[in-house]
Amino acid sequence: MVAESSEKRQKILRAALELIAGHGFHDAPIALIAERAGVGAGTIYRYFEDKDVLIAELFRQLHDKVYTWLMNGYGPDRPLEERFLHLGTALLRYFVANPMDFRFLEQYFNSPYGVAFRRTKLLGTSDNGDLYRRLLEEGVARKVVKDLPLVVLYALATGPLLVVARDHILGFVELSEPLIAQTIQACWDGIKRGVTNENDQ
Amino acid sequence: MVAESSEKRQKILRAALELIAGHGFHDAPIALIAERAGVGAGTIYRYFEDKDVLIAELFRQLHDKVYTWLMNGYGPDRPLEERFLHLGTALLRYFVANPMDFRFLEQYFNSPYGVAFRRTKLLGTSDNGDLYRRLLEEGVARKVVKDLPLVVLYALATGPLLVVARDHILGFVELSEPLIAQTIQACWDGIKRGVTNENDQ
Amino acid sequence: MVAESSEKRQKILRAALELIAGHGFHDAPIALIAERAGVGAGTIYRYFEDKDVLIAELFRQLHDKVYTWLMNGYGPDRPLEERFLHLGTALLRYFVANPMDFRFLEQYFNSPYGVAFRRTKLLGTSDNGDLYRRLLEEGVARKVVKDLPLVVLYALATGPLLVVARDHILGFVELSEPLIAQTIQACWDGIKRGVTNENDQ
Amino acid sequence: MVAESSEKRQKILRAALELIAGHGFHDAPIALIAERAGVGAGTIYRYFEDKDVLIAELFRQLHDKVYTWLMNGYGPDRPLEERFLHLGTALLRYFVANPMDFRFLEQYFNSPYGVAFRRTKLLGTSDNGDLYRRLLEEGVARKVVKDLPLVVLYALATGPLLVVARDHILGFVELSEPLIAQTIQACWDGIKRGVTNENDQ
DNA sequence: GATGAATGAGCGTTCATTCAT
DNA sequence: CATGAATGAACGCTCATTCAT
Repeated sequence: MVAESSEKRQKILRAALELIAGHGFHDAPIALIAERAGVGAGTIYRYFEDKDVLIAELFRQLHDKVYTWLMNGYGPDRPLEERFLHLGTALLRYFVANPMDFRFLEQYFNSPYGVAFRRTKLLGTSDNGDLYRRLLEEGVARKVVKDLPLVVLYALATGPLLVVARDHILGFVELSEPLIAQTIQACWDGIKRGVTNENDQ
Repeated sequence: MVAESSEKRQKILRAALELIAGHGFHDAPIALIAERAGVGAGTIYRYFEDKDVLIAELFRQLHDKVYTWLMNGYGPDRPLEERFLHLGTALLRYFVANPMDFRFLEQYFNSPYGVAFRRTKLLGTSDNGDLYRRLLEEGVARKVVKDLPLVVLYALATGPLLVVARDHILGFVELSEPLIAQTIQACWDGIKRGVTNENDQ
Repeated sequence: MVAESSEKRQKILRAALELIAGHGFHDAPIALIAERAGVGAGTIYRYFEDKDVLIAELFRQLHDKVYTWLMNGYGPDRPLEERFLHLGTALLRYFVANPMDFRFLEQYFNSPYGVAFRRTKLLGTSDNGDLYRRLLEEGVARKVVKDLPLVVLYALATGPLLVVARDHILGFVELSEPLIAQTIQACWDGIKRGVTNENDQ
Repeated sequence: MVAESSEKRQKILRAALELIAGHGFHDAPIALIAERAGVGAGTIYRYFEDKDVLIAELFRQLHDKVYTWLMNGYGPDRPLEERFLHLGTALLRYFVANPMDFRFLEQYFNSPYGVAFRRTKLLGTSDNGDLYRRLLEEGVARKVVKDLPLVVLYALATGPLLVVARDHILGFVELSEPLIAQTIQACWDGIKRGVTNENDQ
């Protein structure tokens, strides 16, 4: 096995990212990835068993990158709402700053690979470092967040974010910093338990 | 005669829907669609100019079906919130009842075709029967809904819905009738203008 | 068997001629011929066993038409040269007046069918009404025409004519009546026995 | 490296030539060319962008080969008639010696590609190394050749040659060396200005 | 007789993967 | 280690021919 950090390996992943983000999975033939990476087509198979593995690895890298980004400035001891706003804002900012990463992740989740990952995250028992999951579970336990299944809370917390990120990248809206903040705040409004009416939810 | 409602035409559309919903656009080769529809491969081209047209037509049919479904019981004169809840609930129920339709539409919107459609819907000026759009614009005008760009309101209104529908279909959550209602209510909570705090929004 | 003169049959042959002359053998699918002829595709098979037979029959018709045209005003008792000039001029005029016929015949001769026909004409023993052949054989016997194999004389008599007809139809030259006469005269100059030098040829 | 002279490339061109010469453009599917060349079907596309390019390249090669052959022993300073006889004789010999080349060129000129080439050659103003054209124009200028349009002279010079070459290849005549000479001489007789009779031509 | 919907073999072309160098 | 030429299965699509009506 070749070292994780091989320069060639990174070039290949970068080329794949650019092509897939730019034109979709199916306009990213191996030969083109190789050309853009400046390596031979066969070389790719020295670093990745097949195309599926290459894509899975690309996803893993981006996932790690996003996680690291989210952790940056994350205060685990801050109030729940603040933590929620931090995560959402950071995530949206990340997508605005890294549109290719978003486009790739979108494609990935919209494919059979994505389903498997999602299953692990939502149903898995292992604590796999999912910040959102812990946050939401804590919120429910503390009765700050509506008492809904985790899956639904997830959807409320991230669904609007994904749609708005896509529309920004497609040029349908310009996500300014205040707009980002307002969007995430609205997500929180959807998730948080109503305060005036105890029966609310 | 090749009528709109030709039985073979419908079989072909059905087969395409099943395959695309089940495994994505690219695991639905014409030969397989034909086999599943019980017709020869060449026959498909008597009903559809090419594969793109077949897919576009499938989308059009489903879009019409959804629209009709949403209009069923929709009271244009009812209060805004009620109308919002009606639309969301109906849509989510539809997806729960017609998982293949949902899966297809998801694939479609995640393709170049979908982008074009979205552009028309979000940026177009023509009143093209978009219920959500009119509802949201009215809500903003009446100061019942937060004063955010249409695109963002769209995301808040439909984003969670799409994610939760997918997760239901994938078996990650069981969307009971009450859960559907709670989910849509939460979307409304995200969209509606805060009442107690004037600075809110 | 359907009557030779069936109106539908003629319409089919006409449609085939127009399409083949216009765009070549392979841009003349049966369905298009049927459409242009105003009949059903299946109907064509009531009149012609298959596409090959249709084409062969079209050739036969045109061949007859040309023969009739050449005989028009042909004086079997006129001097050889005069007869030669008559045939060549008539043929060239015919092609100028009926470019589609020429285009079709060109295609036909340039296909496997054409070879069989040519073989019969050049090697066959049956006197099949070939005016040129009799003329040339007579010319050789009378020592007015060079003593060359029939095939070669044929080539000298008709080769330039075919090339010039094609170039006229393609618009590379405008074949006026005097130019036609000059061209055929030049063909005769190539075929006729030299007069001043007995050893000539 | 895909050199001009790659062995596989030549094998593919050779296979295409054999098939097209033998049975025409449309009985030479890529799969058959590949099989005869002893390569995979996909391999052809490494050397040629598509089938059209393969055919165009085949034409270019043969055209060059013919040109080189014609130039062999051509004396630009020899008398016009001698040059004419040299060209015709050489061309006919070439076709007799390379029947497949002839058959291919025949097919090519009888296709849309061929028409474009012909147009350039006949109507183009650039001196594109066309030996025949320069010869004929010179002949007209010197009043050695009949004062006819270039296109017609072309037809008289090459028409018989093409017909006779085809008939030789089809076995309708045996083109011996003397017969070749006589044929070309006859072409010259058709083209040259009559000397005894001033009104001639 | 006449139809045209249905067929499926066959086409040109792409691309993930292999392997000799 | 790295390469890129070679592969062939699979794709979307065409069209001569058949046959139920």
